[in-house]
Amino acid sequence: MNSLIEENYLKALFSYANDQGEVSVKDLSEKLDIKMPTVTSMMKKLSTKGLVQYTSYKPIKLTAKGRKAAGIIIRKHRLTEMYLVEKMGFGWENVHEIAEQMEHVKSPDLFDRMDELLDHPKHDPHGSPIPDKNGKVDWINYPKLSECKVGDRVRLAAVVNSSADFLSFLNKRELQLDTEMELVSVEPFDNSMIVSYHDKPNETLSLLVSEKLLVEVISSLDSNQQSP
Amino acid sequence: MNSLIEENYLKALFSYANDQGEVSVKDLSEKLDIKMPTVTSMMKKLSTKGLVQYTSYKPIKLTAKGRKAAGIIIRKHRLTEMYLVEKMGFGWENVHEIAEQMEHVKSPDLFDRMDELLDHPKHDPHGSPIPDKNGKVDWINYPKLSECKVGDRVRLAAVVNSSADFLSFLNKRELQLDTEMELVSVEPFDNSMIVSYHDKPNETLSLLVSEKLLVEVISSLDSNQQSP
DNA sequence: GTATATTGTTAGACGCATCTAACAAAATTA
DNA sequence: TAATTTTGTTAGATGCGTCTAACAATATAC
Repeated sequence: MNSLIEENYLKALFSYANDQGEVSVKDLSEKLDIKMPTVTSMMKKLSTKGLVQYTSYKPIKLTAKGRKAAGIIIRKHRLTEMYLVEKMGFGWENVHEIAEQMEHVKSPDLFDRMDELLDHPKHDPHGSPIPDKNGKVDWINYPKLSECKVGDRVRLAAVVNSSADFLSFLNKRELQLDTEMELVSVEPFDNSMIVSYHDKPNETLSLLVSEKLLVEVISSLDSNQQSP
Repeated sequence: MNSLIEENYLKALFSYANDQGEVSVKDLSEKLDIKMPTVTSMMKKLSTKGLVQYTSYKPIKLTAKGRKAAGIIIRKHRLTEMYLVEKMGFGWENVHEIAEQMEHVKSPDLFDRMDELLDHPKHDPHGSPIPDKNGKVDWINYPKLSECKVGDRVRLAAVVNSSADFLSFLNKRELQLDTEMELVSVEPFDNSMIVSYHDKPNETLSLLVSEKLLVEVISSLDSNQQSP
């Protein structure tokens, strides 16, 4: 099997891939906080193992095998997060660190059991989709709240950032997954948004926040989306 | 904190200590399947860290600090085993391997939560005591079934071996923790025992098995235990 | 109490994942 | 397109945990 270290590279390659499925050495290096030469040499190793497609000076891509391996790790991470929230009473802001460790546990049975006890959840507590047992994930491309228009009625579908700080911020504002909001107005100066939800008629969300909230648009004021 | 590797040394030192709390380099080496020179050098390292008391050519002993660290690891292991059995429906024969990995997870909260959800269990699914949050364990010194006398009525309190093979063997014979048995007879030739329990009037247990079963004696035929 | 066997240590090497320093290729800017 | 910046690679070193080979101390046997 792959070592913990290799698994972290695979996960990063999976998570930070662009639309072509590619990641640069520099990006990987920064995300993992590992210097570039180290990344280069690890890419050679993973390439030998058939997990990545690597050619000098070209961006890195996971092979089908590597994508599957990475998907399974992410499946374990997200199932764990869901289990911790749903079955053990943890808050969504406190599960990432634990899942980060549990994702490396080698026991298909453990995670299958979580999946079963959770009734085969489709997404984790942060709205991210849970890959299937083959590591395959079908991604719904939700827009960011920041891209929505005044008058849009939306449902909070996922958050882009799972840091405890950010999630605690949302907790304080009583913003949960599935909360329905209406975009009241946008401040042109700083692109902050005023939204209404629950019993809150006008909460202000900075651009930094609205960019991290992925939403499903339920209804829109103007039905024509694009017209020049 | 201590690395996974250090943790495994600490656990072994804790588990294989004799009545003086000592372990030889040779024993550690064999239990961990690591060559003696490697053990020696690791002992120097752990000694520097104040976790073991080590002098050349002398047996090794955990310090109070080391004992606490080891106890906490074992606490995590045993809580996990109990959680897997009680809350996730695993059989007692399938939890050791998983707990072996989970015991290294750094998250006091996770194990505190298990402890709470399990209502502060005193022992794991194999009857081994669960150390408290300070790593302290109070050990009840149960006798082996093999040391009991004909006519003794006993309760299965713990098993000494947690291998899947052994536990599956007990499953097949419907022997669980807390099963009450009566020692019917002992075969002088091979010291195998015939015991009765549940609806089984005479099950044969080899010496190899009866040595691995720790029991609480409920009643004995002759009340005088020792008389020359 | 010496000889032998067992146990433990020292010395030196190795693989892995990491680093820094120096260099090379590719991309960007002028 | 030439100069410069950015990105990536090569070479060589380091720390960790491991090993084997050789030697040393302790325990056991005779």
